[in-house]
Amino acid sequence: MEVQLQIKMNEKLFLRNPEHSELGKKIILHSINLIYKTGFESFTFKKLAEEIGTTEAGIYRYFENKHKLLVYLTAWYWGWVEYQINYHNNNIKDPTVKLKRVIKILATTVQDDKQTSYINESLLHQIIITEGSKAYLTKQVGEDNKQHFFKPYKDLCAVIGNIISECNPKYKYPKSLASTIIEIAHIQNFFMQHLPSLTDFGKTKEESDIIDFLNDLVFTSLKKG
Amino acid sequence: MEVQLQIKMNEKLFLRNPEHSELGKKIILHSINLIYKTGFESFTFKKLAEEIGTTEAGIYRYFENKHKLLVYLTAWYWGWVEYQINYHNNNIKDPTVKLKRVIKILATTVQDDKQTSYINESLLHQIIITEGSKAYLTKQVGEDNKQHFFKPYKDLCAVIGNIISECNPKYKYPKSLASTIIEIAHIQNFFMQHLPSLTDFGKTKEESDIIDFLNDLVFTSLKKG
DNA sequence: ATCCAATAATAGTATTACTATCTTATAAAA
DNA sequence: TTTTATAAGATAGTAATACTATTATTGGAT
Repeated sequence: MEVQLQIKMNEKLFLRNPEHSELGKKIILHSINLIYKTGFESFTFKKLAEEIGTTEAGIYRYFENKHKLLVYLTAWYWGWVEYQINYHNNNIKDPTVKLKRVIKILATTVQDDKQTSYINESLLHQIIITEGSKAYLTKQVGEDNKQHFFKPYKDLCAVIGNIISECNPKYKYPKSLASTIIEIAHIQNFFMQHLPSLTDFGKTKEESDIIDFLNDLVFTSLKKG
Repeated sequence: MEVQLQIKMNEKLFLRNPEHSELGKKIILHSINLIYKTGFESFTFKKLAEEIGTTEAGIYRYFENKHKLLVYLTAWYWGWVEYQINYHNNNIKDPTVKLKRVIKILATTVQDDKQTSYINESLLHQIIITEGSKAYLTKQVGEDNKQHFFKPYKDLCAVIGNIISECNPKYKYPKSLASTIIEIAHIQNFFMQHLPSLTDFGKTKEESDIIDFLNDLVFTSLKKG
């Protein structure tokens, strides 16, 4: 049986739903490849159009601008991560086990998921590490937030915050700790790759070290006392 | 007695030293104002030139492009923060007290420092919260790093890492914890201001809450056990 | 056969991110 | 005092970016 996984996307992120056409899917597929290759700053719709073999105007029929496309990709990614977490924590009762799995999922470079044909999760994960925060570190963050562009991120954060509260109902900062885990999983990964002296993982460059660090950080904080 | 504080800057960050001329100082002063007002994405040298009352070409004689200018501002900022930390921790012996002060300095919006006439530290602090990570979240991070553009950030991280190791010599992740404190102090501040549901400080919006959170996170992790 | 939506083809504009050149003001060196 | 170097101002120009608009073509549903 082949199952296709669909993440429900905010309609305001696009002008035309890229999931509903071949060109749309190509835009998603190739934008991930191209942003991965060139970085978000030098990524343009013109280059993307050339890569796909369509025209600039063709892309603009789907996305207003490259910022919206980045927000779309990050929203999709966080929705997908939340799905992964719910899937892997299904039927697990012990909140500590759940939180450990969350940390592992957040800090691990994923395999390409065959359930989503036109999205390479492995590349997308790398993009989110480097470019993800640029989706909200803008002057428009307030307006974008009003349009619920960051809902998937917030939902994920709420899910993790709830698991934290299950681990220790008296812990005072479940939401801040949740967003801290998410951000630090990515930042430490970026530092490990590019500025290793900012981490303790410069020699090994192993994701498992980041997981160990986060587990230590989180579970000593949550020890009831 | 009036003392002027000078942060020694990497010469490769500029074409002409902005500290050595009136126009140069104006470029720094007004770039902070303008980036604060419009955000880094819509900040251009043309707008900056208009604000100052000079020409675009005039700015280009000092900085190759706006990325270098941003790296310059962040490098200056981290150098200044390290100076603040050394100044406030002078003669303190207890590493726990030192680390508490570090956290406070990192998480507190500073007053404009009169020792630096043409830099508004308060605005600069806000800029670094929103734009600071864009200095290294680029494709060129490797080359920029080779030219030592991030040395002030790394030095600061090393200083904090050493204090952490003084607090608990057996703690396994002093550098990662140091970079985590630095990043989270800013990220939680940004979230508190713009995406409060990602934090536990949405109601109060007090920096002191971020300090409490960081103290809790750091000192439970460093408890010897 | 016709209608409609998606796409392709083409053109055009304002702004951005520069580079180049020439002139003027000024201040130190000869 | 004259020369000369340096910073800054004035002006122009270019390639790329970030769009918008219009018209034509195609392929599938009714």
